[in-house]
Amino acid sequence: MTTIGTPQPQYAQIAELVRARIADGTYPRGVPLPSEDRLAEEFGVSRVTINRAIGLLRASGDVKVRRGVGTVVRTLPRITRDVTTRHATDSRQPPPPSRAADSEISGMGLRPRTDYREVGETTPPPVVTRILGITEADRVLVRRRVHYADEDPTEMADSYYPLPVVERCPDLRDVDGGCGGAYVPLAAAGLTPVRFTEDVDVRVPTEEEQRVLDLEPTQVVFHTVHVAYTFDGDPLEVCMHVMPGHLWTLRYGWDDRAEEVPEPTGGSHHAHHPAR
Amino acid sequence: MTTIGTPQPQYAQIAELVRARIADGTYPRGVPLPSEDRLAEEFGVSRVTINRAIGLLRASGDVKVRRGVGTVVRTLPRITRDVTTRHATDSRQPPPPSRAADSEISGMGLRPRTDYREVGETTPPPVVTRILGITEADRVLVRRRVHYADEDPTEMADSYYPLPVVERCPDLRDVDGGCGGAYVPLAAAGLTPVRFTEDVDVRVPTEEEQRVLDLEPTQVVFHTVHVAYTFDGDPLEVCMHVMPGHLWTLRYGWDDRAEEVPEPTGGSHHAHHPAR
DNA sequence: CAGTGGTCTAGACCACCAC
DNA sequence: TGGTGGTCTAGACCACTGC
Repeated sequence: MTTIGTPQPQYAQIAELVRARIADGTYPRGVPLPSEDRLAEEFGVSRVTINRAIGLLRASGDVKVRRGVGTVVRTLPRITRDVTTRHATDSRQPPPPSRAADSEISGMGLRPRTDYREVGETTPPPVVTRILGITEADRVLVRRRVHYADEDPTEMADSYYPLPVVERCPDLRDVDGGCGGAYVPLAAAGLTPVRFTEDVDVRVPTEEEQRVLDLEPTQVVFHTVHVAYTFDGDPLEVCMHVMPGHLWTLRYGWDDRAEEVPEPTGGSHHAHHPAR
Repeated sequence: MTTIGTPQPQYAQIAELVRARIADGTYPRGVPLPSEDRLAEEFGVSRVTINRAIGLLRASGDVKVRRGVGTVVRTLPRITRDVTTRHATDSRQPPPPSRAADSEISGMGLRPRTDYREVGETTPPPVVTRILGITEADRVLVRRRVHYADEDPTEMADSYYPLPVVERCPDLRDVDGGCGGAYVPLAAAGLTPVRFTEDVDVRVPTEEEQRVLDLEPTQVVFHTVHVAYTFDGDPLEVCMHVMPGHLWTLRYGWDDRAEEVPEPTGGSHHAHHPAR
């Protein structure tokens, strides 16, 4: 890496070096790094410089500081959140993204878990109000939950439903009812979502998100706004997700062939998902 | 701001305060903030503390430092990159994401521009090799470009095409040919892409990306890997995008209604997502 | 040249944790 | 109690910009 003309500051070089040591196993996952004093001595710099280098690794999610204990290397690998439409998979109905991730988490030997923080009526945030086409004073049903892999929080998800929808699908008020798979009771109530949009942003976490997701102010989160519409174009659900950026890969897949070929009856296509 | 039980450090509080002043117009866009010395005096802290606070604002893209001049408030608002499938729009063919963004940039009164950095044969990175199902030694056509809004870089995009594809569509070798809209010549050559996948990550930029996209080490980028497949499931193109995270909103939209018609009954959803 | 931010240091005090 | 990281300071030197 002959960085001509771009002399990197010491803290950046040290961060890169430590990152390499993590990659090659010199600093194994789940184990604390040498203390900042020790590293300062090794590299012949002040502790402040080491602290700044570690700050970069914390921001990128490579390490996590445990107060009074040390700075340990992160263990969780990236999880894939698959939002492949059924056109691209030939399955009947794609599972909601969270559920797809659940099976991946299980596959990693971890236990996916969902905590419900709140299920009840509320006045939604402005974004939701706008999408649902309601007024500021209108109330909606909210289902707020947090997902975990073992004990590590992986995601916050808040779903909002207009009250007319809830009236036709009272199961939504049950804590056990939807569980992320709210599309099943909705479809059973004749409210099948058929069109979806999803906006993805990346931003710094709020204080609440830092607390709930165990993040630092310098780490970033994916923020998605997922909207499900009925055949008639009415919004059924607005779901906002907040996910630590270093934990996830968002996978989208779609298929524009449907209007070009006759419906495959019975026999399925050999269109398998591409290898990764 | 009654942050009970969570005393924020001074630099975080100052960052929040400055962010609020940007939002309310006290510090207008495009104008330098007061110097760090001045801010240190105003808040009664050392310059290092101010520097750290500003560091947070730089990481989130709220301000941008110009050497020797000062720290100016960012002017560019977020751009939406719309990847809505035609099922959701009923248009004949969705424009490629970059083109959709171009019109939005124009709408903001800015001039979209594309620089071609490289068009030619190369040995692709491992990710591309794997997706294309070729060997490490195989060569492909690469089209590397950088997009701008006026003079601000907004995106790096590298497209890779297998040589057999290029043989059937020689226009791809022309610098003017594809211009992000490579699907047109491909379709003309009988290579219509019909299925797509896109993986979205967020990560810190490489040194090259920092240089090209005018980013700092603490800012994050969206990294997407976009793959286009033919009807037969053969990969036509792998396109990797790198976008400053603070500049973009990625919008996905799709429509699952097409297969809904022949099966209106709410019968059991047996078929599940295919294993990966 | 003066003003800007970039970086680094030595030293200090604090909160937290394990023993 | 000793080790860990969190934060802050005063002071210093540097590179870059614009006058």
